[in-house]
Amino acid sequence: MNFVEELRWRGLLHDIMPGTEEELAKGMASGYIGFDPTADSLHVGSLLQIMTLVRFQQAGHKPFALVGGATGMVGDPSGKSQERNLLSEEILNHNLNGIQKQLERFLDFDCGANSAEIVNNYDWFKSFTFLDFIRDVGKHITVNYMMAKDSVKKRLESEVGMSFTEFSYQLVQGYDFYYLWKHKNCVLQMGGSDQWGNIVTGTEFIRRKDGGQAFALTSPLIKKSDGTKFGKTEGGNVWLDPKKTSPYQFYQFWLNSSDDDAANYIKIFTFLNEDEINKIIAEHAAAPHLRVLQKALAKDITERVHGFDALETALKTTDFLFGNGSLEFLNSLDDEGVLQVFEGITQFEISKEEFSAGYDVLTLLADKTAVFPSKGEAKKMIVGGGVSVNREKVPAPEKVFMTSDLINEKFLVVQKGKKNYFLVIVK
RNA sequence: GGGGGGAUUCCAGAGCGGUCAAAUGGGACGGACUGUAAAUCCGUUACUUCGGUUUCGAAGGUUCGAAUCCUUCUCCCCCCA
Repeated sequence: MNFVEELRWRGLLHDIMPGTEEELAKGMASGYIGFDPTADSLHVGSLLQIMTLVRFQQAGHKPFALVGGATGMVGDPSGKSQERNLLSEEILNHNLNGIQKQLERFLDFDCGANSAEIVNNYDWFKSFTFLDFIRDVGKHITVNYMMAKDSVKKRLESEVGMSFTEFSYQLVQGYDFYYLWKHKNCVLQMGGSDQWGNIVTGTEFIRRKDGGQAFALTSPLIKKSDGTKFGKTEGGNVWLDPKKTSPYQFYQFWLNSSDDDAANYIKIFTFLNEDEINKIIAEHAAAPHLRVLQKALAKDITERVHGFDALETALKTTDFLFGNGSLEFLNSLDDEGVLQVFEGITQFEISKEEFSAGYDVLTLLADKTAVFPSKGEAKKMIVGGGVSVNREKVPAPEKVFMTSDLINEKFLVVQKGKKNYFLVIVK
């Protein structure tokens, strides 16, 4: 199965420029995807693009990952209803660094002719002067053409307007494509469907400037079956960086996907083939309560992103918290063991002296720890029956916890709602 | 340069002197049901030492009393030139 067919059956093909498939069929081709340095880590949303790049490489092509040191300074207006804030150079560099490291995990940089490469568009933009740019690039693309883009049109119609900086974004990105086409023989740019306009500006620029031909291909925007945004949890974005989203939380994110979503995700985010996936889906349909599908999905992705050991720990934690993990089991563990089970769970520390007199729940959860942002909120949720400590529902906001309540004379397991666990360590 | 409209609690959006911590919808969170799913139903949605305290772009003022009236300021939008 070739690259495009592969994307097609996985539901990852949104738009493709005519001739792309034929071009790729000719043999090894080079293609790229750009990554925005808006944060110092990529998130599950970018995972799709990473996977696309990996699939591209597996199909025998040469992938380029472009980190946007230059484009990040401008800000892509696509899909944004508001003008974006500019990032400082310092933050930008920090972000680029983090993203680059993550990309390195996934692609193969040492496999001969189609080894992956990471490029930073700052390298070719840093010495490009404004006058040169508007003469060499701006001259080839009309404003009429640029204004016809959806991302621009929407903003021109809206109240907030659009700065010249963001307006020029598509030219900057368009030039990236030209540069890679010219110097790296890169004939294809891929990306999310929101990038179509930017990508096409690139192919257009290549055509007008050098009479060259380049291709484009985009993947659909991932949405959940209920239409809401993919990749968010209560705590915000789901990141690939284990410091921002622990492997346990990461595993839980996938495990919690609905049946419909999971069936989609497994095609999008794993390398399992059609037969394997159909088998899992069938198995799941036969006994949905076992959640075979979600488990397979979560396991596969967590392992690829965080490694086998991290997955094991996440599974262990999950087992304890959502399986038949009893307090006796915790009691039987030594401190090391407890900490291991709770790795990846948000933890708080209180000193023993402080705790010795005991705390009422409200002080404990809203003041001494940040389980709740305020006592009022803690109280409300306790009254609503949404808080448990050591597996037991907190009966009333006046409840006091003392040293005798500690597990191993050290720990309290706090549960907010069904799925949010916290570990309080007294030492 | 001239004229007009607007800024309300996470968002949208009512309120237009007291009954307003502020309608309604959305979102979010919690509960029930379940499969750590979906759908559905219910509850909560400023802080609090539960006495109160601080909120309606900012600062002043009128009033027993203001999100609601007046003054100044900041920001946004629209129309004309």
